[in-house]
Amino acid sequence: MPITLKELAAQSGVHPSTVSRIVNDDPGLRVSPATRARVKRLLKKTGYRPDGMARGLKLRQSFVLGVLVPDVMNPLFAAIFRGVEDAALQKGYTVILSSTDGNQDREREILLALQSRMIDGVVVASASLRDASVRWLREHDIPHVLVNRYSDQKDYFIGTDDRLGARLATEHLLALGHRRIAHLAGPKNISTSVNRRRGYEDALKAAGIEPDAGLIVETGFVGAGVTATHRLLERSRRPTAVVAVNDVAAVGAYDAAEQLGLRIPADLAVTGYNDLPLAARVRPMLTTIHVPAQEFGRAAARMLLEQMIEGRREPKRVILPPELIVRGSTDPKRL
Amino acid sequence: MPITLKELAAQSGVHPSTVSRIVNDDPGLRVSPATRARVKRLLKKTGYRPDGMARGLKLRQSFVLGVLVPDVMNPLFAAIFRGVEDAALQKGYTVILSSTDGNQDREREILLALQSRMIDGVVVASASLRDASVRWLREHDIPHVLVNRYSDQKDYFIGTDDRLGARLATEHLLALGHRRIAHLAGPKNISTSVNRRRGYEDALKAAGIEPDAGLIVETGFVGAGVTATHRLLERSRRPTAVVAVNDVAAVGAYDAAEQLGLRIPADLAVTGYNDLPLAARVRPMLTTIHVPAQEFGRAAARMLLEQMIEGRREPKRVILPPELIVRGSTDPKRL
DNA sequence: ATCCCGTGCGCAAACGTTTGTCCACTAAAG
DNA sequence: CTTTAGTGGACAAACGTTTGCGCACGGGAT
Repeated sequence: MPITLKELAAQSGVHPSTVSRIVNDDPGLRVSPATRARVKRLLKKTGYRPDGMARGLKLRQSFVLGVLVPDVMNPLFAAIFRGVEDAALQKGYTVILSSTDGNQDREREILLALQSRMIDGVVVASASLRDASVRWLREHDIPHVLVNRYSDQKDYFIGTDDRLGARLATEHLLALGHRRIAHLAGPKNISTSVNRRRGYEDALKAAGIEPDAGLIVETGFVGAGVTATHRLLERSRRPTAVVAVNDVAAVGAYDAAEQLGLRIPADLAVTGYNDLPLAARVRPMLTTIHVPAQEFGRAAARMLLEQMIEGRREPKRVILPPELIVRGSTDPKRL
Repeated sequence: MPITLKELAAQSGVHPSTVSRIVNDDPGLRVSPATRARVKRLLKKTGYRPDGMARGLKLRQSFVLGVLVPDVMNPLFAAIFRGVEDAALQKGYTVILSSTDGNQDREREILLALQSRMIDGVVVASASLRDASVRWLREHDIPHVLVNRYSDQKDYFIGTDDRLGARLATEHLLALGHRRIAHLAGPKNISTSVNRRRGYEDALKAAGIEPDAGLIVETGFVGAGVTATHRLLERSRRPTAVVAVNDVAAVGAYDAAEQLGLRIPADLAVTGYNDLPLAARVRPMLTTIHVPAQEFGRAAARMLLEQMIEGRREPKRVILPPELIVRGSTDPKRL
């Protein structure tokens, strides 16, 4: 039972509309300094805060943003969310977080709920290629920014150059003398995994090595990648190195190597992607590509807010250069 | 520009109130089957969803829950949130997530924002002892459930028996023959850390060992615990085992041991608490107490919803028994 | 004394729902 | 042929804001 504008008006002897204008510092309001001071004093005393529902109904906005992630329990997405939250809080927005689990039905349900709650904008970290939800956001003119993964080139986006990142990792392995380099690939309907696969192939071709389809094996994005690695390591001429689509798959490779009695990096070198805190916790520490996830979240929120005030225009796409972090999983000297 | 009740009424030739009653399946409504069918058909066709703001304004509830955590980037809290989210989504609620960072000011700001947004209830995973925010929630009669940590005994709560959990871990070390057992303690204003410290002391006393204040050193809860462990290991007669207040502190101990050239568990045995995914990723794997974080979140959401419909009553407190997971960080046979 | 203008604020509608009440009509009962 | 009881829905107020407009009052200029 918080206090309302009407009660404040009664207590200070002015009309509710006047209180409203004072609360919102309406520049078009002419009011005597005395009245203004009296009302302001009452505002402090009562700790009045406008009712968000009523305000939202009238203004047609909620000051709430939505964030869509595949799963918050993945540290990458937790960090992205955290970035969004920080930037949003600063601007007076709060944030609804929803895990889609890659489930289309769940995703639709979430979007409808967000829409009926008059979300002001959405940060999407769960986009797949030609994503139906993203299309839906476009069709309904709901401001949105894609992070890390994109759907096509038509939306606001922030991410790193995945193709280049995977290429850097692969070139690093080539420079260490590896020739049979495998790839733990991600799903084909996600921009990051197709780009990283391309980068891997780019590097091989540039070194005069024809990519061997037998050395590329697909793993669930979040799946441990351990069975996938097993398949890889059981072939006759097994690879000496593996470029994993992300850190989680890479530690899956660690497990497989452990089970087969292979030493990292001596028998098998491994690279990951994302540079999760996990990457520095495993032994040997994981060579990986750094992705500034929290900064992505912050930037995405800023782009979203910017888009909301400026209105629709040419979608802005921010692509950051990737950074290779060399650790012991590839370089024996860093053990 | 979603469709409104008024437009639907115009299109189907009835009054808005009638459409509203049909949408909500008002049992007190008498309407001809023909009219009902006609309106329902229109509802399907247009995909009508009531405006959350207007609905919230009238009904004085938002169908939004809040979750307060210290930091989502900590996997424990990500899992708790995920549980809340799942249970809430099932019941048609969406969830606002806020990281408090242990910052009182930020926390107040968040609570005020939540209040003005007419949150229906709050799950608090960030409670400290005698927590001001929790008191605030009580004073404002906002339904809330505390998870994992509590403020005092006056709120709905779900958690494990931390005292018993720490006692189990310590007894496990005693059974392995350890006599000089140290404790990496958490902050004194958090229920989990004071209870775990008590459990540690309980076990020692029961074994006839007087707890040595010199073997108890405090670490930031999220702080790596590496410097704290250093202090511990630099004493003349150093401990042979350490009971850490949580898994993160425990891996801090791993780092310290590594830097000093000590082997785990031969030179130093380590136990953690929480059983984060991390615990099974480090080498050797970490002996720890399992905390079903996601299940906590689900249960908390259910308790919250239950409380919201039943109204205030005697606060319910659910305390689960802890479960010790023995791994290689204490037991050489499990290496 | 009248006109004009500036100051200081009040009035009322509107946002999209929900819900208590009331009314018109029809058919059966007296 | 009038009353009664039920059926099928309409009416309007209310939730707490925001905002375009208008009005009364007072003082200076004419």
